[in-house]
Amino acid sequence: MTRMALAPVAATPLSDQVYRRLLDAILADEFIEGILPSERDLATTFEVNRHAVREALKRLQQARLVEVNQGGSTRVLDYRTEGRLDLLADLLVRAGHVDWKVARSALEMRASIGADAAALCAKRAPKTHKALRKVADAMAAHPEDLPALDADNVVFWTAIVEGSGNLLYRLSLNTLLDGLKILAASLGEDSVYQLGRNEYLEIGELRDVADAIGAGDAERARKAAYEHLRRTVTAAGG
Amino acid sequence: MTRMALAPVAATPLSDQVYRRLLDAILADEFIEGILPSERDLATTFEVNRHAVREALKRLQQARLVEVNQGGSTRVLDYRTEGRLDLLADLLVRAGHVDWKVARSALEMRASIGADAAALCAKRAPKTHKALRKVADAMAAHPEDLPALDADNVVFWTAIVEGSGNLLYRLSLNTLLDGLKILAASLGEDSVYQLGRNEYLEIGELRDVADAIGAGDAERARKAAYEHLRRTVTAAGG
DNA sequence: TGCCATAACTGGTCCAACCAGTCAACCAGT
DNA sequence: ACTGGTTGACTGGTTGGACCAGTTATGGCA
Repeated sequence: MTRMALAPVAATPLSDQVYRRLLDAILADEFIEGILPSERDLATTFEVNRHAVREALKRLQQARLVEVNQGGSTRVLDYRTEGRLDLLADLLVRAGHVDWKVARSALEMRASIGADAAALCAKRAPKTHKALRKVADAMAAHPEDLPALDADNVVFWTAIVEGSGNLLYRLSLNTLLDGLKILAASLGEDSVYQLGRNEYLEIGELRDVADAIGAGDAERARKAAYEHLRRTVTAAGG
Repeated sequence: MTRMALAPVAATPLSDQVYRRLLDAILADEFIEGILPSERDLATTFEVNRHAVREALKRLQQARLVEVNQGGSTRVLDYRTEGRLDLLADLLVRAGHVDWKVARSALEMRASIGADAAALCAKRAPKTHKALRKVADAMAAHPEDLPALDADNVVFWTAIVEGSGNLLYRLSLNTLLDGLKILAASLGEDSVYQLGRNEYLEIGELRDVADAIGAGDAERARKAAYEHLRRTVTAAGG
């Protein structure tokens, strides 16, 4: 059994390709007056069956990017007012370019939620302390191995979010981690590691967070977590 | 033309109904080993065409609730680790009952993000101050009109989030407001108004937030916003 | 000029195939 | 007894064409 670093061959379903094309066109504001062509027209232009178009439109509908009316026409919605957080994945990288304004927004949100999660964790699950210290110690043991630091860092904050007992923070974390993955796919993993480097290396701050949680000191945990997480916001030009 | 207070008769598309049924079944963990029946089986049990099932599955796929494999079977994913924030709308009310743990999570998140948004708004758009004061004054003018207070309150915080310049906060706000709407539909609007009553009536605190933003004092704005928003968390049993 | 029936759109649903993967059972060969 | 390949019965993916059900523009009648 060899460890192959190759990505699996795509074989993307047609409806997914149509979804992508429509998504890009929507975000690029390519539809006059925000009105999409009819399903039949889209099917002919994309040279696929109408069902494939319909499945793609269902996904766009689910993402609140379009509004479909029977009899009437399908309209593009304003994602600023109608879109949901999940759009992060689609907004972060467009046309191969990273939107750093969006990336910075994500980092700011990470800091805000991470800090509050740390405070809640201190209040509700101070016992998380032991696991957190263990991860911090592991990170201190390999300060040069950026990929490992990155992975451990995810474990660290996931534990805090779990300890916060806030399901929405957990789901937000999923969304943010998803964004990170997309960023890595676009910039290359090394670039992302470098971005977080200043943060990763401050393992003493992680220990402070862990200790404050262990002591049940919510406000200290919040402050320590916030200042630590803000490092990468600053690194990204915040 | 009479003004009818009735909700429009649904005429819900079949695929949407199938989506709902499958969603409920998934969240209730009704599939043995998390494996869904084949599309053809689902079509016969729901007595709809297979395409309707496929469109519903596309939406579930978009929501990261299921994983579809050609040739293989369709599996339920663990929403705690795979789900995105948009699940709030589906998790908040299940089987007609409000999940207060989820609702409290949403209120906590609102407080955390609202506070950070206020801080960023103070830093980046202190001029928002004028509009904020205007809304606060309007609220002070009709302290008994809860629906109007609620609407103005949304305007107030939307302005702050816009002023923060953080797109993700805007999208999170959309998600949270969506949850509020669902809560209102389940409990009745009056109950939701009562829940926020303690917060709405502290208009002096809103003015403090507005003034701190006008002064460009990020930390004061953050603190004032957080304490104000925490009122409803406490009211919901936080 | 103003109204309203209707024709020509739109999306929603269905059927009946067939293509393309997956997986388990079976059956050689070693 | 184990390996490897063949086969067939599943799974999802795609297609074309038909029809139903709403919306909207049109054009002729009052």
